Amino acid sequence: MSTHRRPTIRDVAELAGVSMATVSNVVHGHAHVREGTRQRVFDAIEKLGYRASRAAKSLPAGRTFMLAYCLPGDTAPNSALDVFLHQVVSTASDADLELLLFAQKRADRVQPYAELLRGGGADGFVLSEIEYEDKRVAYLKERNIPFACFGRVDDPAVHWVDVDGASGIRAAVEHVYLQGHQRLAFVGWPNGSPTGDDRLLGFTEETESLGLEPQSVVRVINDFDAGRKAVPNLMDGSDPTAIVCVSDTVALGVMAGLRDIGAAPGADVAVTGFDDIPAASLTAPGLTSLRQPMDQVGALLVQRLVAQLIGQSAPNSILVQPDLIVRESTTGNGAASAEPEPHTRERNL
Amino acid sequence: MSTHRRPTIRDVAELAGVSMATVSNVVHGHAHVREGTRQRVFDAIEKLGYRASRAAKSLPAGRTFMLAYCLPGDTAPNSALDVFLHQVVSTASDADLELLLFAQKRADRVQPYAELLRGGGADGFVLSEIEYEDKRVAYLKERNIPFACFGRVDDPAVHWVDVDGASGIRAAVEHVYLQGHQRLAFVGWPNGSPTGDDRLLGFTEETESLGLEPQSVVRVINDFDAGRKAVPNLMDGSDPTAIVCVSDTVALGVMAGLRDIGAAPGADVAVTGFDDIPAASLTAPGLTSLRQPMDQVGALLVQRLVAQLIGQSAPNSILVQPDLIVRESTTGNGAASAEPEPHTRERNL
DNA sequence: ACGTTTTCTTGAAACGCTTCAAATCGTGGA
DNA sequence: TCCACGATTTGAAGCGTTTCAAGAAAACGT
Repeated sequence: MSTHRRPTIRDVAELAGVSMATVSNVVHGHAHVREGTRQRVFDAIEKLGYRASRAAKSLPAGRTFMLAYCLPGDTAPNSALDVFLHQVVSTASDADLELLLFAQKRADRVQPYAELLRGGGADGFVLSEIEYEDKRVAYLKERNIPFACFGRVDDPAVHWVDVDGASGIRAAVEHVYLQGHQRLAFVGWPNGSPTGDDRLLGFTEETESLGLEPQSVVRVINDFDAGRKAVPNLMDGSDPTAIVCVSDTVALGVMAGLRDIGAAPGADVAVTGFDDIPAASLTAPGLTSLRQPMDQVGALLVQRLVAQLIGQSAPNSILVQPDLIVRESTTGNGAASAEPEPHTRERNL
Repeated sequence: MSTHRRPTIRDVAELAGVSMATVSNVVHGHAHVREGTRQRVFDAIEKLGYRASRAAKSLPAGRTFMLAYCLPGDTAPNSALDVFLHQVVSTASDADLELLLFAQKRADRVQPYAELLRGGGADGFVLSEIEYEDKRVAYLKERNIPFACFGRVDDPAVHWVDVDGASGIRAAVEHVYLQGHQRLAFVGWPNGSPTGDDRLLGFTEETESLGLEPQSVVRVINDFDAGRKAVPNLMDGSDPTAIVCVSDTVALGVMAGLRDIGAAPGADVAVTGFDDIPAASLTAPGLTSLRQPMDQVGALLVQRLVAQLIGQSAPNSILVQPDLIVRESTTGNGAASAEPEPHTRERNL
C-alpha cells in the first residue's frame, strides 16, 4: 500500500556517502571522479533504482527532454501512423527523449504549436503532412525552434525527410512496362499537393524516358469512389492496358471500376497503387504498390532533430526510396491462391 | 533573432505590480483576491502571453500533468490508432493534461512502464491490448498508479472500457438471419484472447436464442490467408450460407476463399467482419462490419482516468456498443456501383 | 479616533537537480 | 617535513511554481 517515494538524488548521495553534486557528476560522466567514488555511487543508484526526475532536470536545464508530434486534425484513417510513431518513439528514446503527442483542434495549424510552446513546450518538433508554404514551418523557423519535417520543404535551411514518390512511380511504370504494357494511364490527385505533384512527375518522366507517347492523366480526389468513377473516362480514349495510380485508395477504386465495366484487374488491365496500405494485401487480386519505409522515415526525422539539438550539423534533406511490392494486380494471376508474401495482421487496438 | 525568453510568473508579477504569490492565486482562482488586482494580473498575463511552465509546476506539485500511453510492441498495422489517439489527446487536453507516448521494446510488457515511472513518469496510464491476467494491470495496481484499460479486466476495482464484441456479433447474426440465412458459420480466433472469446460468445448466444441448430465454428489466427484457407473446410460439412467472422482481416480472407471455390461473396454467401477497417470499404463487394467507436472509447478512458486523478468516484467499467455497418457482402448486390456511404479517405501521414 | 475583525497580499521555504566557485585531499618536489 | 598544485569533492545558489504562515490594509463597531 505504502506508495514508496521515488528516490531522489539526495537519497543516493546519502547512501553512497557523498554529496549530491558528486552524484550528479557521476551520472553525467563528468571528469575527475575517483573510481572508488564512482563505483559507490553507481551501486547506490542501482540499489535504489534511482533515475533523475524529468521535471526536476528540466527546470535548471531549460529543456524538456521531450520531442513533440502533432496529430493531424482530420479523422481520415492513417494506416501507417502506428509504424511511424513507434519508430519515432523508439529512436527518440535512444537519445533519452520522450515523445509528447498533441492535436490540432481547429483549422488553424499553427495554434496548437504555439499553445504547447507557451506551456513548457518541447525541445523539438516532428512535423508531417507538409504543404506548400507550410505556416508551421515559418512559425517554428522564425522562433528558432528545432524541427524536422516529413515532407519536402523548399528551403535549404529546413531539415526534412521525404519519400521519393517520383522514383517510386518510375519504378511502377518500369515494372508494368517490363510486363509488356505500352499504353499506360495515370490517376493522380488534384494539383497542389507536394506529394501528388511529385508522384505525377515520376510518371511523366519515366514514360517519356521509355519513349512512350504522352499518356493520359486524370486527377481525382483521394477516394475509392473517385477512382472507381474515373475508369469509364479513362478507358474511353486511350484505352490503356495499365493504370498507375497515385495512391492505393484510388487504385482500389480503379480496380472496382474496372470490374464494373467487365474488365478483370490484373488479368486484363494492370493496376498499381502507392502507400501499400493494409487493404492492398487484403484483396484479391492483391494490389501492386509502393511501400513507404515509414520506419526509416521516423528514425531519420528524429536523428535529424537530435543532431540539431546537440548542435551537430548534418545534411538537411533526405529522400528515401519506397519499395515496389509486386502483387497480382500487375502479374495477371489474379486467382492465385498462394500469396507470395506473408500477410500482415490486423489487430484490435 | 533574439529568441524571447518565455515570460515567467515573476514577469507577470512585476508588470501587474503584485507579488508572485498573488499571480499564482489569481491563476488558480483562489479566493480573496480583490477584483481590481485580479484584473490587473489577467491583463499582464494576457499581454505577456504567460502560461506556467509544465516543468516548474510539476516540481512542487509532485505530478507531471501528463498521461501516458504505451504503443504496442509489434508492428502489426493498427488502423484505428489514429482516431483513438486523437480522441485520447483531445480529451486529455480538455483536462489540461498532455499525452506522453512510449513504446515497448522487448517482450516484457511491464518494463517500459517501470522505466517511465522511474524517470518522472506520468500521472496516469491508458492501457490497451489487455490480455487475461495482464501483468501491467497487476503492476500498476500494486503501486497505486492510476490507469484505465481499453479491454475488460476481471477485477471490479479496475477501471476499464471495452467494446461489446458479443453484442456486436449478435447484431451481425441477427442481421444475416433477417436476410434469410439459417445456416451460419463462425470463423473465430484461437481460444484465449478476451476479445476473441467474447465475440464467439455472441455468436453462440445469438444463434441459440434464434433457435438455430448448433453452427460450425472454426478458429484461425488473425490473418487474411488463414481466413482464405478456412473456407474449403467450412463449406465442406455444414454448407453455411452466411459466414460471420471475428475480424475484417479474416473476413476479407474468407471472401477471397469463397471466390477461390467459385462462390460469390455477398451474392452466394453472406460474410461479415468486425472492426470496420479501411479495407472493408475499399473492396467490392464492401464488407459488412462492426465499427468500434474508438473515439468514444478514447474519451471514456481518459475521463475515467481524470476521475481517478481528482479523486472522484465513477463507475469502473463501461461497455460501448459497436455499430453495424451494412455493405454489399451481406446484401447481395455485389456489383452495385453506387456505394451507400461516403468512403473514408486515406492520407499520407 | 481606536481596537478588532475580516479581507487581501506577500515573503520565503520547498520541490529535485545542475552548476560552479571554493574548499579539501593527496602527492611529488624541495 | 613543508609547500605548491592538480585532482576531487562539496556548499549553496538558482531554475519557475506553489503554498502557507504571517503581515498589511480595509472595514466595522463603538
